[in-house]
Amino acid sequence: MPRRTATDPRSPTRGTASLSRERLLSAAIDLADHDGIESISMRKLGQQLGFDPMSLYNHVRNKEDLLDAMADAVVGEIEPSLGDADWKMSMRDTVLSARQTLLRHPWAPSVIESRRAPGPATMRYFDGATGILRRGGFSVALVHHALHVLGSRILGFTQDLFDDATDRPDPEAAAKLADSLAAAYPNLAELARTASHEGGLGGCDDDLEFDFALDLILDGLERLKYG
Amino acid sequence: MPRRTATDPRSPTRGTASLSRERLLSAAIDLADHDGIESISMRKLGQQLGFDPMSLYNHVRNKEDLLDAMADAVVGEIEPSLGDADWKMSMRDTVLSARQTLLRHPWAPSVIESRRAPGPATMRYFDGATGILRRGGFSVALVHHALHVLGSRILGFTQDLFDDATDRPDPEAAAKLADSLAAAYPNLAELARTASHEGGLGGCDDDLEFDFALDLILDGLERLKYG
DNA sequence: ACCTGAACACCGTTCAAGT
DNA sequence: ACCTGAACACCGTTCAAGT
Repeated sequence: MPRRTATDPRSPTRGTASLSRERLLSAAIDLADHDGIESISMRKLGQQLGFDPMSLYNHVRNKEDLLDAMADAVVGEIEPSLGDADWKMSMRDTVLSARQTLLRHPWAPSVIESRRAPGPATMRYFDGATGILRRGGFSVALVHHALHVLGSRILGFTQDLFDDATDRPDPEAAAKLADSLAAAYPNLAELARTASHEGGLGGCDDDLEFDFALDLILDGLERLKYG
Repeated sequence: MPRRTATDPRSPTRGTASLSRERLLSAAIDLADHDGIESISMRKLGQQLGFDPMSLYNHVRNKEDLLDAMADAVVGEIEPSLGDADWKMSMRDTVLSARQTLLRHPWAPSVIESRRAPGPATMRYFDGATGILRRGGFSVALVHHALHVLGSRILGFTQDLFDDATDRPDPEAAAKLADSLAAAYPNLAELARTASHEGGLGGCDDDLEFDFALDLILDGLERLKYG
């Protein structure tokens, strides 16, 4: 690849002469948002930015370091809930706000889950969530349990086990397949049949399911608080 | 790599002349169990088995196909609970049995979560879980909700967000670090202080936390059943 | 201080050739 | 039918060399 200067029209994304960690980070997040996480490579990122891939190593220790920073940046985008409501409302608002943020970055859940240690924004987020519960009257021990029960849901996501969006270009073939599966998996067949009446299995409303689960858990925690 | 025959002493794992999907699968699971999932490559697997890496493609469509098979094989190892108890006990036993199985394959959670579609054993497992709830008196709609609330926990795992096992070779340095973190994250500091009295943060008992969360969810579902 | 390019040690996979 | 090896198109990263 030939040398390119800051004013070279072939490198539209090279805005200033020198790279920075911030610019690298936001370019990486943009690329992941648009093309998916599997398209994040040091080489492609370098190309995107108009720098030699090896230049990136001046601003980031290695790819893991970059992924750490990406994950933490996304958590840092979450808008904290205004803290004057009761703990349950605050927690609910916080988690749903996290969910809104994460939906803008579909790659983030798997990257967040694969991190070995939380970054500062993530620490701050958990500190905030812990504070909400403590101020709401939870014992330290119960807060600890609560964080484990909520798991990744506290950051607004659940890693869906598999796309139950059974893509059906051909409804007739799908029905045939469904019949044959029904014999092997009668209980799942019943589930699918009912769900599809309500607008398609997989058309199962993720937002609604998330809310349902969150409320069940928060209600359970509230009950334990008075247990 | 030189040609090796079935009797070549340099290829100890080559037991019979020809490869099979089963042998490939169990070799892959063994390798992942011992060396971790990141050490699973078509090339290493071929070497391990004493075959040219390209031979694997006669038994497996590609690496994703292999990972699909690995995930489904692990779910197939789960021993189903004997079904005569009440739904809550059956569900609890099933999930805890799943957990025991998954603990033998630490790589499995992330592989299972990254699958796009469930294999037959996984379908069977979910069909069984669905059956337990239906026979326990849950409506189809509530079963659907229940599966979403349980999420990956139904398969016996939760993807821990990060190792809260703060490795501390030097307790003095750790204490110093803790002090400085306490200023920035007071609520987490309180949590850590308390947990470490009970035998170390991260020394937080995962089994106990899993049980706690599972019971909270099952209790919540039971309550909704009568709601 | 930051950027560059060659080089190294890996990947997954296709394809033509062997047996 | 199954196995092989060369080849292709990728990776992340080190290191010496440039400016």
